[in-house]
Amino acid sequence: MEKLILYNTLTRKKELFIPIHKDHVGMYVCGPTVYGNAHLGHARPAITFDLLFRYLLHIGYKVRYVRNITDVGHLVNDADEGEDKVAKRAKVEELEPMEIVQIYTNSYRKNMGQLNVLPPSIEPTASGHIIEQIDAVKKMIDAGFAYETNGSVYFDVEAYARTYPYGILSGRKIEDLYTNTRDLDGQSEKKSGLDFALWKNALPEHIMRWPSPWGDGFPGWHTECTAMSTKYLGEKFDIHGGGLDLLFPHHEAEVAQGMACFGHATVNYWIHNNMITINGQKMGKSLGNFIQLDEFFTGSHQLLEKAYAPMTIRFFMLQAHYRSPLDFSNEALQAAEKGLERLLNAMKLLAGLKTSTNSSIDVEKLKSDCYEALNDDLNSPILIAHLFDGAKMINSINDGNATITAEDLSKLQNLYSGLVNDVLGIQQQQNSNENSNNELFGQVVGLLLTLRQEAKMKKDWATSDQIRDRLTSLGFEIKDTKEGADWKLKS
RNA sequence: GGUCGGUUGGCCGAGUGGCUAGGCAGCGGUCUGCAAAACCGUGAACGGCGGUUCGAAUCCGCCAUCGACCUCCA
Repeated sequence: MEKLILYNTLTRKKELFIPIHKDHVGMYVCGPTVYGNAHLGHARPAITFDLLFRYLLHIGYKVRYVRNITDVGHLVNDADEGEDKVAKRAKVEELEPMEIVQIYTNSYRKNMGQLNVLPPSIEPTASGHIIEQIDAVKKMIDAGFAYETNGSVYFDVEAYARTYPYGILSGRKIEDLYTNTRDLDGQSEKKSGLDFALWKNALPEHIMRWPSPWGDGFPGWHTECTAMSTKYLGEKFDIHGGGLDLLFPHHEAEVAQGMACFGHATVNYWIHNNMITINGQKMGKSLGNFIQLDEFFTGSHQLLEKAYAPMTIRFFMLQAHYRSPLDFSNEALQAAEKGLERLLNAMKLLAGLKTSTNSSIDVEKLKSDCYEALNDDLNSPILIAHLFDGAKMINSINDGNATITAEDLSKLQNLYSGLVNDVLGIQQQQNSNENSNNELFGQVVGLLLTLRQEAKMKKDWATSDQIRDRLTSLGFEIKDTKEGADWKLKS
């Protein structure tokens, strides 16, 4: 098995990955709160942990990948006093909260499918695990790290900090937190501003409510991840992932909850992806640059010059390291689009390369370089750079400037399908002229190109150029190859 | 204000002490009736100042600047 090194946020170091159970990996990643359409921000953790999931599978692990759907408990405002996001959206759209959940869960899954993100092994919902959450809250109360007030239960950070260090994941000191945590109105129920809600008492008008030992209410946001991760992966599991923005307070709360419930750490490796900016600016609802994934795919956002295929978005993200911030711009996306096309072109050529009795290229070296990059904290940009080096080799062989044996060719083909398709999750984009829906359409274009070919035979350049130029102005790209003319629609 | 992390060629983006990723754009070439596309080749960078070192984009200090989290956000 490959020696995979991962950066662990908990230790701030790159560490050799050793699973708790040989050949098996348990991985939990914070999924979306389903109260709106998926946007670019959702794509980064999804693709990052999809890459990790795919690579673990590729190198032979059995992986149980759990990614939750938050459908209750994530509040709109600070101080645990705001409305539930889902409930608020339901009011706006005049729908039952569970209809909101269903609509946006479906839309999230659709978008993830388009990005070729593999579905996780288990996709549990918070509302489906109320019993487990109540159970976890009870454990925390029994351990003396939580208290009940007016039907709500809060985590007692101060009590916890007397037994365990609080802030170890995010690197915060509890004294600093006290000085920097704002005192807000409506926090009278809490002993301290640092305390966070485990269970919230539901007011009479609340639709989303469940019975509990403390009266009708709903769970706090942080509790679901502790309850569901340990239910499906055990009290101690290998990997917990999520966006860097969740580091504090969400993941810090999970660390504390796990400790409070079980008396030991629940997670071995904490992995965080970095954030995305758009034209150098943070994505924010108020800035109007919260671009939804559907808008990328159709080009229907004023910041976008054109539509971008899901594979372009995926490739673009993989061209940056997951722990680096990544800036989106039309220019950068179009560069990625062309680069991807170059890589995929080489892969097409790879299928039909002619073989020789000796190889002038070193496939083993290329292979070990590729795996070295992946093993070094999933360095996908380095991997892609090596794949481009390989593309150059493939083109040289195709041009007759380099040679490859049948054995090496087969190795190279396996390497590319394994790394590009299986690990990076990059698929060949569907060509407009291969689309069966456009069969008749394709025949008509083919007919025009045949007429042009006939004109060319007669050296009737005026006619042949007219056909080509008219087609070009209609958005076609005409390629004259040795085998005749080929065409595609310009993206 | 506190904590943490960036600042790399025209653009995006790797790289952690000497061996100067990669992509896009640019430039030159091959192919072509001419183009387009494709392919091949190629110049170009390490925020500023100071220090450590035989040698620094890479280590240290200071400054500037941008961002993240601390408050809903993936």
